Amino acid sequence: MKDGPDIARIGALIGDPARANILSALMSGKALTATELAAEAGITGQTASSHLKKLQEGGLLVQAKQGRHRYFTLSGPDVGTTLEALMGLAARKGHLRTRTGPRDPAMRTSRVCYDHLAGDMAVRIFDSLQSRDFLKITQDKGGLGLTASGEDFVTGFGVDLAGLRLSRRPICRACLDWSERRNHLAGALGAALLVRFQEEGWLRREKDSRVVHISSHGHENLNRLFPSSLD
Amino acid sequence: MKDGPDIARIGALIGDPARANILSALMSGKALTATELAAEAGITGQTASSHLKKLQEGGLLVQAKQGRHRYFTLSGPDVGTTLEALMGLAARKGHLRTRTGPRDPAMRTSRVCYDHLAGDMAVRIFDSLQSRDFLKITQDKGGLGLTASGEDFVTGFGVDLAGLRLSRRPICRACLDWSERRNHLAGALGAALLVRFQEEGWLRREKDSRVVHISSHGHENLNRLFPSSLD
DNA sequence: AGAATGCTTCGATGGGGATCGAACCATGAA
DNA sequence: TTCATGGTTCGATCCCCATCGAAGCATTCT
Repeated sequence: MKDGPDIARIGALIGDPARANILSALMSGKALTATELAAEAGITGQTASSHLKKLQEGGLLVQAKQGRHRYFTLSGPDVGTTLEALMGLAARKGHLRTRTGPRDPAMRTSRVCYDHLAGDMAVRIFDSLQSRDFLKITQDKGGLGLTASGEDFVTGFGVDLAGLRLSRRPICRACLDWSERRNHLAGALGAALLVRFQEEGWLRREKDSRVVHISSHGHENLNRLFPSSLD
Repeated sequence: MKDGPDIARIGALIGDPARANILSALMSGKALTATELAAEAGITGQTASSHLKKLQEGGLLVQAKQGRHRYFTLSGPDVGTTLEALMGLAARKGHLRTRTGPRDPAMRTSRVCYDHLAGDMAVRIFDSLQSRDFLKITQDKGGLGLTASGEDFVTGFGVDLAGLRLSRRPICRACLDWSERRNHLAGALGAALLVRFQEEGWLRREKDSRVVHISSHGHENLNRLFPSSLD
């Protein structure tokens, strides 16, 4: 019965409301200090410190000390992906509606998933990429890769593909969207695209939240760049 | 800060060792009775009953009463997939080695992931399918689909594809393998293939465990049916 | 009918852990 | 140096919840 990795350990880590709030806040992808996270979770500094220590020991968080601040981040994209999957389970059984905040609809249309885009628009982008044969299943880890025409496309949009290959991180990853229940693009490319969108000024991130607002100007350009066969 | 679904609720559900053991046991895909699960988790029937109730209310389990028995199952394939992802996180930081049982290597080579195959061989099968262009990214939910040649292939192997389409379940799904850290095939087709392999007598499931033993005869046939470019 | 098995509910117990106040280190500013 | 700010460690408190015994339903067998 004791087969496989100890799932209860991380379950317990995520299971505490304060820690869950911390993790949710870090799903924004931003590095936050201990006091910021304490405020986010609604607890004092002391307890936050204890939680952060446990999350680190559990391998979910990493710490970067900078001056007298300590910045915390999710330890990797796979943590973000798994948390998103858990949100999928939580959203299933109506456990969402217990506290469906005013920002909830905004979250569904567009949000940040650790370091890439998620929500309605992100799913449409993913669909568009694969319907034009820019994305294909490959031998790569993660099973997803760019085709030759796809490489041309993203480089044409200003993504430094060669630079991305330098890191050990897979270029393309599928991430299951909890609101849409379909895949969107993660991985190094997903992260790079989000950066490019911001550089173009197509989207604006809401302060201290995962919510992303797409300008009307941005909508036009995204729809043009990633046409959907559903329209 | 309270954005998104309540991740802590399910985290707490998975976080208790007894419940985690119950969930792990159900990852075998078999429907188990309350007393079987109690034994599996090392607790009495009363406490098991309380845990099972909570897991049901949390939407992770479903119950089917049959006579004076109550059979429990994971409420869906997505639960299995998410648990597998959590195992991925747990396995990362060496938290496995705390109790790396004797069956652990066997688990890594081949095991059942709720209703389909996982482990080394399952990953090789996935690779083989896509390298021969039987699997492709599609518009489908989950983003994975069979090509025309792929449909011919699996029907030729005796899979009732038309029957599978009757259910609302997606045919193809990618599931991230915790031991290999690469995708293997889930979804209705993944489940159907496991059934076919068993019908052929190529594998034997270990009693009361997720472990699957592949006979030498089975190895030959699987390697022939799913040649890998890596060999 | 009575007896046995599978499972649940109730009540009481106990322990683990989340929380905060206070004191303690580290870094940067005056 | 002295003070202020960001974080951690320590100790004490307290509450939630896992656990089990005992009693109660349901179902099936004889």
